[in-house]
Amino acid sequence: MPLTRLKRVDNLSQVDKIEIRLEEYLKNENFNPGDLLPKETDLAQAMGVSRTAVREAISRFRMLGIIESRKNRGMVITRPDVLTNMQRVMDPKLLDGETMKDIFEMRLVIEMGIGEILFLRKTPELLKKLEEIVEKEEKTTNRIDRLKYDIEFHSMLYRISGNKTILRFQEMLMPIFDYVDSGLTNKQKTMNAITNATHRDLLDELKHGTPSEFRNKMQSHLRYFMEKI
Amino acid sequence: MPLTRLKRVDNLSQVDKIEIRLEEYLKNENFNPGDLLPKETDLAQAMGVSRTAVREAISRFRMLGIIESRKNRGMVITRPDVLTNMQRVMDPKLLDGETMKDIFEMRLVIEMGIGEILFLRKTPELLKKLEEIVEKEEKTTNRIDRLKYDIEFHSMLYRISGNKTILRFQEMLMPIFDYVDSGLTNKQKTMNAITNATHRDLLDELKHGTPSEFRNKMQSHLRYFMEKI
DNA sequence: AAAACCATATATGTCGTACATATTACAATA
DNA sequence: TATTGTAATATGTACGACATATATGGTTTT
Repeated sequence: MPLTRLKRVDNLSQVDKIEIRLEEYLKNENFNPGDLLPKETDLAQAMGVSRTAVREAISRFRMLGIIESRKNRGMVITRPDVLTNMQRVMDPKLLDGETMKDIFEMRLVIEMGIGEILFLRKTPELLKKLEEIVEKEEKTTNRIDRLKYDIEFHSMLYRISGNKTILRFQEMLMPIFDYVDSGLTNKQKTMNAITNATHRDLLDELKHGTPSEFRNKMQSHLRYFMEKI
Repeated sequence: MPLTRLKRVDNLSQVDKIEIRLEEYLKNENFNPGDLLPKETDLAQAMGVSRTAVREAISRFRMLGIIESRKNRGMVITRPDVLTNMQRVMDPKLLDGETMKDIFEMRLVIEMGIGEILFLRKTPELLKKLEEIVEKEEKTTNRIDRLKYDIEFHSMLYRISGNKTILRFQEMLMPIFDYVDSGLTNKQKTMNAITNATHRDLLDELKHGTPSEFRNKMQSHLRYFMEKI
């Protein structure tokens, strides 16, 4: 008789079950942001569990940003922020190598793909700001400053895209990017900067070129990283 | 005297403060995945608070996937999954319009940018699988099936990329994509399919073309959405 | 009458204690 | 030696009590 046939008994804790029930409840009763929830004691009574356990389950929803609670007012459904929770675990020490590599790649992919939107959203003022960054970068010889302007340039691209979520996502990925990037020697980086497309090239394409040409320039700009992965 | 100078008194709850302390503690003591934490009662005593409050703070870390706890064994630091928490709030009903639009765009950006990696990672077997999907899609006339194969095609692209995080990210974004996509009429979609690059075109580029050409084809394939945003 | 003040009710926040339960380690037994 | 029983232990659940912030309505003050 095969032992593998034995189904596992549900290993869920009380709080886990309460969490599931609550989630069902919120879905089925069609709760929307702004709606008030029943008070803790009522929820506990309705589910036949202690208030302690209910509070722990609710605290999870609070953590996700789905529920907010204030004294006397009660608890309300809120709009969660999709990125805050992700941000909290975006720590090189906590993530494994493969995930870090994946995230690093993901940033490259976004850089490669954002061109189309930049051409849709670019304005003279935004391009001027971008140009100012390029000029400052070209003037400086300080290595630290160059790195600073490098980051500023790419951040400004995301800003031009007008997509707040992508901008925040990119900022969130910075520690990972730094971590992977720090594995490269300065010599390698300098080589890369010389042989490939510069920020100035990218700016010119964005000003007078086409999305297709911009994409190719970006590929050239990021070539070193692309080969590395 | 400017009233704005008055610093806000900390509006944090006890549990919030405990959470902050714990986070500091984990950082400073250099905890790594696999390490055991002191037991709840000791933590409570050390911070001079009740075990209840400590448990609630710890429950937040559990929610994030940073801590796992088992009876008698104690609590251990674990590797969090960067996407599960994001997934939990990826619900059209909970998010606001702008965020949904941002996420929709983000998916387009990733589709546009992923070409480079596809050329790095493509193999004959993977391309064969992709071709099978295209063939099935071309054969069917059923609208539902076409949609199914459409999704399969793009999913397979992400699979070819070999990047699990991007693959999961894309799958996670599906409900949002569906939601925005459902706002388009069938007529519009059909028009788009006729005038722009097909999956077959993309496959051919991936087989025999260059990354640059692939990117242009993808732009053509997604043109309708790009114009829409 | 309007504004400032006060008292009260209420729902969440915090705490202490007790007990339940799962898991580990070790001893007992065949 | 391998299995079974048993005690120790850390987390899980529960209940009851009080603290605290906030909304409400009534009272006083101007």
